[in-house]
Amino acid sequence: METQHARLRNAAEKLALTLTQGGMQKSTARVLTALLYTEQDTMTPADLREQLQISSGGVSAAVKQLMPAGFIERVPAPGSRRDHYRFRSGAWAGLMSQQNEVLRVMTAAADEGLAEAPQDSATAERLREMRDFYTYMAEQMVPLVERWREQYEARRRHVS
Amino acid sequence: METQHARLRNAAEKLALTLTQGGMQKSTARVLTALLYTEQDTMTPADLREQLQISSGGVSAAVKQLMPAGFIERVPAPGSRRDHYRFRSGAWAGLMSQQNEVLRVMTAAADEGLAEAPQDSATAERLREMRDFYTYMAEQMVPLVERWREQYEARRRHVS
DNA sequence: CGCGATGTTCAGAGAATTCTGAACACTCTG
DNA sequence: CAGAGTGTTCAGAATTCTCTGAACATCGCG
Repeated sequence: METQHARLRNAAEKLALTLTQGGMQKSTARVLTALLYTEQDTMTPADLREQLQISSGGVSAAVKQLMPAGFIERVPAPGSRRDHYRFRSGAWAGLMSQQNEVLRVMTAAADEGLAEAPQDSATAERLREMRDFYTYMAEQMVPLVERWREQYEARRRHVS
Repeated sequence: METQHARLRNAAEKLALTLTQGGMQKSTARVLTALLYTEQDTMTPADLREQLQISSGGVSAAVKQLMPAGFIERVPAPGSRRDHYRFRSGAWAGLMSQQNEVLRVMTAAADEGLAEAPQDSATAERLREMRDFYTYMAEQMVPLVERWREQYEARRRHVS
């Protein structure tokens, strides 16, 4: 029992490391995976501080990043003065949707360059490819994630 | 003329900044955008060093990252002992394809967790959603980018 | 309304990353 | 095969990022 628990913790930390390498900061990633892997219903900042051995400020900062990103949510807990957090269903799909913002920024950057470059230059040619590609991706990604959401919701309803 | 040139440089630097914020290191991003925005056919490390005011080591490191990532290519230049680099057509699509690797890693991480978690726990439920989502995305992304490549190639052939 | 419990902020310590530049290695050329 | 020209490596400097922890703010309860 203890061993399994430890192995879960381990898997959580390993995923946190992966996320870190992908650009997320360490504390934030660890808070995220702790909430993903916990067997408690919710976790309080104190729980997180104790389990992860990070400072209160660290937990606060992590939560501040994870909430607006849609990874976690604050759960009302009557009778407790502490904040209770929970990993959010649909978080991964939400993350992917936020990538669309990136696609939009890249499209905009290409457009900006195109406004300056001579129409028939090689630079303009390259920028057109860039713009067209990101435009295409943005268009395709939205319905893709939407379709996932529908499928997932449908299955959930079916199971329960 | 000088002004337009400067504005192009500006757009290049601005995109570099965006890429930096997305996790790319500064020199690498600047080399990338310099090659994207240049009106020369190719650029040598010396060109890049001069234009960007970075050290030779910096250029070397940037190239070392950009080449395997498919962003740039070395162009044979008979009669010149310098390396000649050029922004690669299809670079953005290639970048997106590399994201598939990320999707695969995330799927694997979820599977690893699932191997440890009790089948009917809330943790297992969350990990299944994660695994299913990333599996779905990986499946969908491949044909999506493939379709872009086909469309783009077709259009190119048509134009020329 | 005051107090205890909890959350947030932020200056500065510490860690990690990135860049520089000089030494070194390689490759043509005469 | 010597030497000039060019690219690469890497130790250490410089910069940037992240975390800590103590001060402060906020909230709920008696």
